[in-house]
Amino acid sequence: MALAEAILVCLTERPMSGYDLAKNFDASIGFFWRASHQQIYRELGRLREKGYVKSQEVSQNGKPNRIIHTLTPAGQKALRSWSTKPAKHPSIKDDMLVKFYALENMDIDALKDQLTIRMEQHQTKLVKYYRIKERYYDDKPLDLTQKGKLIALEMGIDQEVSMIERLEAAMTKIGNL
Amino acid sequence: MALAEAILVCLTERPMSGYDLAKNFDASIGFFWRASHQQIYRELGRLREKGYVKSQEVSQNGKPNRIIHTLTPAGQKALRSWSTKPAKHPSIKDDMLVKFYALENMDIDALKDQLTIRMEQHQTKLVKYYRIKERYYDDKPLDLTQKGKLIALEMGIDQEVSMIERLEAAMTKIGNL
DNA sequence: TGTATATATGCAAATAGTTGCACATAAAGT
DNA sequence: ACTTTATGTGCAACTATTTGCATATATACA
Repeated sequence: MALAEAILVCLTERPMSGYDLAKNFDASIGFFWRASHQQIYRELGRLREKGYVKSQEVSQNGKPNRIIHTLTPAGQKALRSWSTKPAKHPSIKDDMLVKFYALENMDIDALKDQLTIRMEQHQTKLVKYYRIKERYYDDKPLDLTQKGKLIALEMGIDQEVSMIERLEAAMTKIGNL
Repeated sequence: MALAEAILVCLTERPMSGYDLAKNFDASIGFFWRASHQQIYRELGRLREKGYVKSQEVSQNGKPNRIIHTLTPAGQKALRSWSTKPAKHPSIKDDMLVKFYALENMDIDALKDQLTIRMEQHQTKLVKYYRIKERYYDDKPLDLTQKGKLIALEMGIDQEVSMIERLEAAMTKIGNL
């Protein structure tokens, strides 16, 4: 499972609370690995047990206390070791494709609506990606860390672009039936 | 969950045994929704409980008995109803992208090897898709059922093509670091 | 005064998916 | 003789994910 590793990766940047991590998963790394805050807190518990992170409570006045999690050398080592293990290809599970596959049993108009919604969602995501790219990576000298994030981001961009193209093509096809 | 629906979809073609379904999930519909035979048998039990399929044992000489599952009118109705419900977008969970995101903590050579393996896997899949397309859909008059399957197949093809392009681009980028 | 949002943590239950095992027969290859 | 492949069904345990709930404080808005 890469949730553990995704968390460790975030913590290589800086020590963070569960809340910070959850926000990261909503914004940056979450584009490649989605996780809810509940999942993150539970996983943090496991990582602490394994000794991959160490956690310390920090008092705050007004707001609830934060628990800051720091990557340990053992955690860093685990991350390196993970990097050499084969990445398993993501399992394709797409309602939409199943619906096309079963077209004769589907409500075509409803399917068209769903296609439209999907396209909009991917469009929104794409815009977000472009904004991040412009803001953080364009016309700037980049170190290895940033180059890696840029490669991931560009893969994300291309993924969304090609997804939108595919959905448009499908829409045309079912429009011409 | 679309596993139930994917099974129902298969059964619209013809009544089948769990074994037949498992083969279908290895070949055709499994390209869009992967499932193991254990998952399928369990789900068939649930579908039977709900009254969406009815099952009857058929004796065979020599081979073990088969249990043939037939779609009921209730099952058909459930399928239609599912088709109007919004398709939820597939959750992206990709080890590889996380690894790029965390490039400075990764073993780059190992990552290159993984990229190569990935490309080969997608290439293999693509070849399979093309073969199916040539064999069943090219230069033939198609009914609605077949047109739907063709659209799904072509989306699969485009998905693989663009995935391979992305992986090649990423390979070039980390080669030039 | 009430409501929504942001900060902050986490349990419990339900659902979904993977992995390992178990039983049973027959044909085809080595 | 032995192994592999194919046919056929299914349980049990484990891992992962989603959804709903629970608690607590502060600020901003209507």
